[in-house]
Amino acid sequence: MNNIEKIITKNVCLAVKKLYSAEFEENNVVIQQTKREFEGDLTVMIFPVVKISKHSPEQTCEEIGNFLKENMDFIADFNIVKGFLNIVIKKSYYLHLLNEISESKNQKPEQDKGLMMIEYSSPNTNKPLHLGHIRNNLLGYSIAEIQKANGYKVLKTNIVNDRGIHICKSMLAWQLFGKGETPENSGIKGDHLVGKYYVIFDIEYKKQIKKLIDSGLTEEEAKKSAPLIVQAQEMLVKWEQNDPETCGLWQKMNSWVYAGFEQTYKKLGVDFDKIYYESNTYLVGKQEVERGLGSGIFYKKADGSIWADLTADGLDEKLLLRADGTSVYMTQDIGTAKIRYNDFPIDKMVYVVGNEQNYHFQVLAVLLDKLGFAWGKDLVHFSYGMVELPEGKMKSREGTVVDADDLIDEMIDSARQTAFELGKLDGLTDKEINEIAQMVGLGALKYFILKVDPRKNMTFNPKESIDFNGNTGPFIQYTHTRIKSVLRKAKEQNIDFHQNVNTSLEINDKEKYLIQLVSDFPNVVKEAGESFSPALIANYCYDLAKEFNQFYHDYSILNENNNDLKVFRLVLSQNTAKTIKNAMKLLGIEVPERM
RNA sequence: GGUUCCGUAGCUCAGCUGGAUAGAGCAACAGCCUUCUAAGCUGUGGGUCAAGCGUUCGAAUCGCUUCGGAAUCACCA
Repeated sequence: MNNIEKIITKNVCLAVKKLYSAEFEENNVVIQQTKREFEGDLTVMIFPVVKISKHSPEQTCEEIGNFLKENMDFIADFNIVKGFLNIVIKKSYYLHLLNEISESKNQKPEQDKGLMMIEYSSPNTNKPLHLGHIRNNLLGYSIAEIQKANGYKVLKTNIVNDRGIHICKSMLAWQLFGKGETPENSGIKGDHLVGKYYVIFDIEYKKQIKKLIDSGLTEEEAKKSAPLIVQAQEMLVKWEQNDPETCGLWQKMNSWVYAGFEQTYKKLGVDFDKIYYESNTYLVGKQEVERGLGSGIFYKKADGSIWADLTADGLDEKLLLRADGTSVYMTQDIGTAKIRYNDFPIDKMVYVVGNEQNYHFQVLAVLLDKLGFAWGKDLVHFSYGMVELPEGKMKSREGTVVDADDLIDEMIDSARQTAFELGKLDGLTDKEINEIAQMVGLGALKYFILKVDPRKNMTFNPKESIDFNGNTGPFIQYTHTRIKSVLRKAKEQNIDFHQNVNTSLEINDKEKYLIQLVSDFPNVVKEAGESFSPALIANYCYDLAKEFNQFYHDYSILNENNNDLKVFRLVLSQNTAKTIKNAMKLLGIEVPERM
């Protein structure tokens, strides 16, 4: 369609030049799809031209329309409504276009727009994936596929937040309360098991805080001095010092988590080309911060912590290294970015990360820029909205999080159940049933998530999401299946549907004739001197059908003496019936109920 | 308070490089299984596009203001 718009645009400019001896820039030409109520395929806004032509909108339309019709062979006709020039494209053009698309469908785009790295998912290793990650994963994967189709080479990447205080909390809780529980001996999926201890940490931590407050401390003091948090912080320092025992535990628990994530990603159908771990990148980040300190971009506070002053950029001061020397989120991201650009000749870096981190990425871009990386300001933060529940936000600590694994399973089960109730699974093997349930269940989930504007916060209603009616994934799958089924049956009966497509396109031209005939209808009624009745319409339509008998082979089904208009619909196909119906409406003819 | 984002039917959302009477689905109501699979189709009702001002031939769309809501401004990641 883009092609045809370009050609029309060029010709409109040409027309202005020829007709009014004036230059008209191509980007002043506005073309859009014709509204459904009007005849035509594309509409040219004529108002910008009117300024030049100095003629009335109607006259200008007429002039431009005639020019286009004479100079472009795929324009069948045009009409004018107010200042809108509606162009009717010949059906043969669409056939040509469809054939072209069909042939080029599997061809890779020729142009090479460069290498795009897309980071998405980015889980923490202290808890399982939840609904928010599902949105992230589906968006990230979709962007990757879209950009591939657009001519980019795409590298999907995942940065695993495998270090930091959060994972120490899980480790500590497991050490203190775990009693040697493992995925193997408990049967719990690895990421869920580690998540369980993260929750236990929080519960025990809160107990300690309460005790300390009762003993006279303020809340702030209690939060800082509770033994558990102190121990966790000590553990983080030990980890950064490569303490063997701490690192061993860390490796063991992380391997549980990775195995669990792998399962979830596989179920969701997403994957990665390159996985980065913050445990491998934070040191580079630290080096960069030290370098920045050395060159005077950053500064050190009295307690030894390192900061960047971004107030000149309209941002705040930002901590980059703690007083104890351990790194923060920002430190890691600086390191990760540098390593990535060293590893690959990246032309575009895209971060798919939730909008709660808009500020973080603003700061990251400025910091990288200050550190002398030319690409710093080119980083793209693909920011998306939160997923909320009807009851409000998801809060892991309050147990209102929708777990990714649970949700996926629930969707698949629900698809299976619905299909079973509708009798769609009769005669299928268990394997086939499972495959279908998986396709439909995940189709529902993916479409439900992706159909919403990424920027917007969205409400996820678990009950409504498992709905197979209306604007849903299963509906699209169903339509696709039906089309396939039609094509399959056509093949079985040796029907050449290419030939039929040609024929049906011809019919469209006939439909116009049909409209003409229908528009004569009131006169016919007058001449006949009869009152307006369904029977009369039936007879009239019978005559119409005769006109079309070369295209409508099953026209003999028409029953002359049957007043029931249903037979008419049988003959003319739904679309044609619709055309007639619309025409009658436009003409103010009462449409019989059963038509 | 600063910054950013969002506000469209009862609900969930399209439409936003300015264009004709603002569209779907859900929910409600009325129909449609002798037609290629009814996970469907057809129809009815339902709107101050948060509000106001401006820009112009024309504003849901662009600008400003106000009112709502969200995120963020952490030695969490």
